[in-house]
Amino acid sequence: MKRVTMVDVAKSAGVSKSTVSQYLNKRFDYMGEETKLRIEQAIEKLGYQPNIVARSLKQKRTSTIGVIVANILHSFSTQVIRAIEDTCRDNDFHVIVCNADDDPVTEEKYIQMLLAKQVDGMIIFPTGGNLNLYHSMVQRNYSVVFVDRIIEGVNIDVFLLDNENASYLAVKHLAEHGHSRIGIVTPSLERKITPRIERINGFKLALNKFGLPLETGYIKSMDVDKLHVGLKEMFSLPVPPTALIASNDLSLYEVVKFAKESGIQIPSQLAVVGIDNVPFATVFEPSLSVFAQPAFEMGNKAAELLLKRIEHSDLVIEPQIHRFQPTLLAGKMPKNDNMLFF
Amino acid sequence: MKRVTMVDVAKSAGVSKSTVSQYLNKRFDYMGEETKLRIEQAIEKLGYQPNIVARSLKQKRTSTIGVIVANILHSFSTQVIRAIEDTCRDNDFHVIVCNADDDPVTEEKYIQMLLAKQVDGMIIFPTGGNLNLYHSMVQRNYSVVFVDRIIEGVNIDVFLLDNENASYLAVKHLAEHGHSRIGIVTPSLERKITPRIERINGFKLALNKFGLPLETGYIKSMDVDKLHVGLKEMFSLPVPPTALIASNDLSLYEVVKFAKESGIQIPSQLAVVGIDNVPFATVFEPSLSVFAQPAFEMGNKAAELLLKRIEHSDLVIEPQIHRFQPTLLAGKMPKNDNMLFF
DNA sequence: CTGAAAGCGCTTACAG
DNA sequence: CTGAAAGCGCTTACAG
Repeated sequence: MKRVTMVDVAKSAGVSKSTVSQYLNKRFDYMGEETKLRIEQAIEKLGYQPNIVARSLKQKRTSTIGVIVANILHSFSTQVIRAIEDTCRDNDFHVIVCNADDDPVTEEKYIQMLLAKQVDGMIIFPTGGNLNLYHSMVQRNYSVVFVDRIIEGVNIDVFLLDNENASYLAVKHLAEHGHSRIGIVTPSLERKITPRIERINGFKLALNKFGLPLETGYIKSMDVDKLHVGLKEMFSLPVPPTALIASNDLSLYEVVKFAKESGIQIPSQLAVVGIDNVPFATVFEPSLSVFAQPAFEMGNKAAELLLKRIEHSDLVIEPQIHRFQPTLLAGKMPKNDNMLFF
Repeated sequence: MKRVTMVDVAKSAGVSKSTVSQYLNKRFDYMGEETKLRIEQAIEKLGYQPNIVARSLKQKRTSTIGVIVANILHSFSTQVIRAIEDTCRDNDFHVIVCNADDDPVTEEKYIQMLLAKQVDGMIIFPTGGNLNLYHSMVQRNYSVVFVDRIIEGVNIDVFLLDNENASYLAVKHLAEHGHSRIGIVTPSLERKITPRIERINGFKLALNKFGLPLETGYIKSMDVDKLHVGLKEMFSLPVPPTALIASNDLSLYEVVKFAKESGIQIPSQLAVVGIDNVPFATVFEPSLSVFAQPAFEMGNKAAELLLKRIEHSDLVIEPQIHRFQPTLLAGKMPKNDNMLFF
């Protein structure tokens, strides 16, 4: 199966390949109607399809962007990818999706491969482990945009949740339902991942604002697969919390699993609020309240800005931090009466 | 920022670009140690990165595959993509992900774009609406593999669940828990989508096998956003079912939502079994039993076969239907005593 | 209004 | 052991 190329079309239409190229690029300014028709028919007859690889080589642009997510299995990532995909499609761009698995080495490998593939820009959920690479991209004026995580000292746009406010709203939600003993669980803070840090800070600030006590025993940050140990400790305390904030989907999962295994009823014995995108959360019992990230909006906006930077690489747009507000998806949660007992 | 090319490296190393190319492709057969070193240093010094677009044009292969899913928001799709991604990475292939949104027009557009981009092969969750295109790909001996759906008369490998058996196992599971009045809900069957058809057929066969009655009122197939109407009808019957099978994640969602809104307790008043991949399902109350598809295995196998077809396009491998068995993720489900009352 | 020519950055026989 | 040359399939000034 020999591929049909432009010369075949040119021959068949009795014109030069320059003219075919003009036709394909819709530079009709001076093209005769009859020429147009002949080319059109030749293309039709031969089933010609332009070779974008050749075009890309010549034009030095591929109309493709790369997306490197930390983990595609998070709903949030999936939704962001979906939104990016949609925006790119509307602009005739393609998307290469890569999974860094939160590993800097994998991330680096992917960035290098994407650069070698000459993608016109990238949207990255950065691991934070490749500072030199990030810097060199900035320096070369390469189009990049970050999502979800701020990397200190790297001058690149970031699209992320107003995490502190999400925590504030979560605490407020619980406080309004009569809870004063509120705990939080988050994945490990060791790697200084922005949303985790900001959510726990926001949590502390909010407790303070509401005049609620900060019990160190009510705060657990550790690798998700060890979270059940921390939860066990927390609920072995003489006075355990009556409410818990799960700082992302995986910790929420651990909380619900732990409660189920320990016979703790949600929400009657323990109120739970999650921060993250958890499909299904609101229809299940226990009704969970979830502050979701506006993933689609974030993805759209990130893609739009990236495409704008690509189109107008001359234009200087000072990178910013773009914050988004969470939305409450509330399950039903009864007022807490326990506090009457203490 | 001028990009560094092979000639720059060649000049800097004092060799010809052919030699640099040999070096990059690790054809060291006859290369002098000293030449090797000089090239290595030149690459290092200039920060040279090969341009894969140029290489692809020359080699007529891009080391990239396209994946077109029906809808990336299904967990099953996400998991399959993830598995494909992993397999491709191990083989230095890249993945372009596209969302057809179950729309044949979008699907066609994507297939054309991917072909124009010269991807070496595709993995498609086919809409079924582009028979001519599918056929032309087969005819051109282009490497394609389908997932999830069989398209009659198109000779392409398909990787999918043993859907009939999944239904059989679901019925069995319910029958063993004492249920005899079992219903099923599925998305619309209008478009003859394989898993839906097979799951409902399997359901009917299984009922028969277990000597259970087939109540037409217990079967609802309609667009997911109208399923609550069907459910209302079903539960207004004089004798409603005691158990329900949801044939995919979205219908499961509708069932749980409906039960919650109608005050029907799961699982005490209604046992529910889902067929599909629903993260979180088993830790929530109501405990749902779910027969999940081995998405990772399916994705891996599909990718492996596609890559094999790409590498050995001369080799004739007769396309097959590859079936996979579901896995039960069981929540707790009490024995049904209601049947004693009828 | 259309064509000849150069060139994008590689790879690959082939010659020496 | 290494280099000169042709070519992958396009686009784009430029000439006419």
